[in-house]
Amino acid sequence: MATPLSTMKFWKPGSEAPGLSEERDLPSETTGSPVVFNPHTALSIEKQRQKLPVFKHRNNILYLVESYQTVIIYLLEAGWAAEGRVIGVTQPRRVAAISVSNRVAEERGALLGHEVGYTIRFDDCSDPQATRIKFLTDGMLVREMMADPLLKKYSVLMLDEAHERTLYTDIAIGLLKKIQKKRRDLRLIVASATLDAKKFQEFFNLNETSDPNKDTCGILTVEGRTFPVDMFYTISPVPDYVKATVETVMKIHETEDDGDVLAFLTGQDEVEKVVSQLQEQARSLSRYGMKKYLRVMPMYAGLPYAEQMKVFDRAPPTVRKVVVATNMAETSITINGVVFVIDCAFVKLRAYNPSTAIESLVVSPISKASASQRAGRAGRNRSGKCFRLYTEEDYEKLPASTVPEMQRTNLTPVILQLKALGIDNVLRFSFLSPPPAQTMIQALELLYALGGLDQYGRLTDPMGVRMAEFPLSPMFAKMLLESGNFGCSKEIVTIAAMMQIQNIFVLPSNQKKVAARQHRKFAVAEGDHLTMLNVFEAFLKHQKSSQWCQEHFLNYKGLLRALTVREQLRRLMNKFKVPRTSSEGDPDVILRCIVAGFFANAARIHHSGSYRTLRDDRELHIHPNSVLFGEKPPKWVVYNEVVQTAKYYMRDVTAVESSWLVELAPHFYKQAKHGSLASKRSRVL
DNA sequence: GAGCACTGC
Repeated sequence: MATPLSTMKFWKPGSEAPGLSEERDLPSETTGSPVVFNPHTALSIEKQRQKLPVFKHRNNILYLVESYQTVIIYLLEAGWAAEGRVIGVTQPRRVAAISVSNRVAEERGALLGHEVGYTIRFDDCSDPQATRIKFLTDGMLVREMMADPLLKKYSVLMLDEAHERTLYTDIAIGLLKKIQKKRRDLRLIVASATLDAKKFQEFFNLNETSDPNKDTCGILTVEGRTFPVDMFYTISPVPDYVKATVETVMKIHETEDDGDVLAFLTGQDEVEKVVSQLQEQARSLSRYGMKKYLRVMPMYAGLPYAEQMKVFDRAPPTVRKVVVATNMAETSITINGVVFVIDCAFVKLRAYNPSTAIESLVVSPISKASASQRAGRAGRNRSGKCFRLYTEEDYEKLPASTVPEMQRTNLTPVILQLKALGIDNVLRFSFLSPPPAQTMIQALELLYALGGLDQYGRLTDPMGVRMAEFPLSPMFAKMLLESGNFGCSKEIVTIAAMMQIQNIFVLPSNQKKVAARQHRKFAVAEGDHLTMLNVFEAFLKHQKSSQWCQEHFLNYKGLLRALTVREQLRRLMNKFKVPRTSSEGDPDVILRCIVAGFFANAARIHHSGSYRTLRDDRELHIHPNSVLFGEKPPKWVVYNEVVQTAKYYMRDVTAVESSWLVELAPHFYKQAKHGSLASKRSRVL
């Protein structure tokens, strides 16, 4: 049977008007409106040209940037790393810190870990005596400030990828401004790939006169070395970008020369849908003797590691690779050979509601900066093309940049860390983009309820000080610090470590039922926390065998990571002299300890079958990934977090007794006369 | 009955 054909029109850039260019017929199974692209002048990745300020060593830097892609080498040779001083370079992601340090070590002919090194959590490849250029994650830099508040060992700090405005880049920026006032010798280089340069300059410039010669901050614009990318827009808005993505891939495959395709979508569901539709079309194409084959692959963070790695395999010349990805492919990974990009204009972003303390994942339009980043993925090896599944008018309406993470996240851990760094008045902290005041107040209230802050909002000693040292959210830290008293620190440290790992249970798309059956073997009626403890203990019992993990559909790499996290947490527990105790098989001791940390996240069953928060009577549901999903619902539960997707879902849920809540958090809950619980609003002065 | 974008300490 022949594939039904629908006519798709598109125009090459530079053609005079829509309609003048040639039409081609393309196989397509969809019958809806075709995707049509508008001609558009070929434009390189949008970049901004700015006047170069007087910069003495400009030519020198430009030369070095051209040859080595880094200014740091220049600084080293100018003496910034002399007399034991260190040049630090931060990256938002661990892999970037490692790969960039490798590259720089190679170019300097140095052995990694000596003159050039890196430091990330669980992996310190640097030498305090020898390392002069140190790459680290921005989160690690903030941690280092806890031991060395003025970062005295650094002469120069470069914050790379600052335009991404990740949470820790922003925290580092705010803290560095404060440090710079006390350390006039500290030099800062902020590397940004977008139009934010001006904002950074205004933030860091200490010049209060109108004389630009007194500026303490200058901008240097350096052109990137990417290839031009032609832009195509649709003529009219696309009603269904999933369908349009499929059509556009097929059109590219039919009409364009060699080159792989990268398509951006918002989530796992959409990715899998497009992959299966494309595979179906590819099969019918091969029956019709197309010269080239399509190899379609999904890419998202939740995919098992082995399947993720497949997108990096080089395809033979007779095969065109199509990678259908989430936003992961925008910054975190780079796939070589991509010449065509398809951009749906949407992304799933975290949002935080300070009045309900609930995080949600919302499909939102991308920013122009993000659109540019996506398009750039087509021009890494040679000139490419970017097909935007939206009109040029809609592009113009997109916001210039994405809302910084600082403004759309729960700030409880951040506020605690700032307090620990001596920032007394966090509300007046110099944020590059201040978060909502209510988010900060909400964080202060929770920290007070946990005992990390006193009634005046001051860090408590030892509780608050210790909580801040844990690389975990404060509720976890509280639970860990109390576990010795409850008599279950051995079990709690494992539970806390396991809860930091995503996707412990692997569900391969072709064996979901078998996998789920294996997973049920670990499930216990109390809930997810004890189930995770079971999984980890079974893993140890089977000598950490990867074979055993595979048979039980468990994430082996994740479990190894839990082992490392557990080790780090144990060291901190020892440091704070938390007694090493075991519950010896008594589950209640462990559950009570969980309540000591997570009492604020409590819910009771409602006659409708769903749950209601104790805090504000909000409707909640058990997440489908919880072992309690589909079971007889316990009357009272505590949970690690709530995420809002289609509904408000509690993730990592455990059954508790209501009496424990009153007993362990009397400051937070009071027993009402009729036997139900109500929350007291705790306030920080 | 139904689902998780992506990082980091």
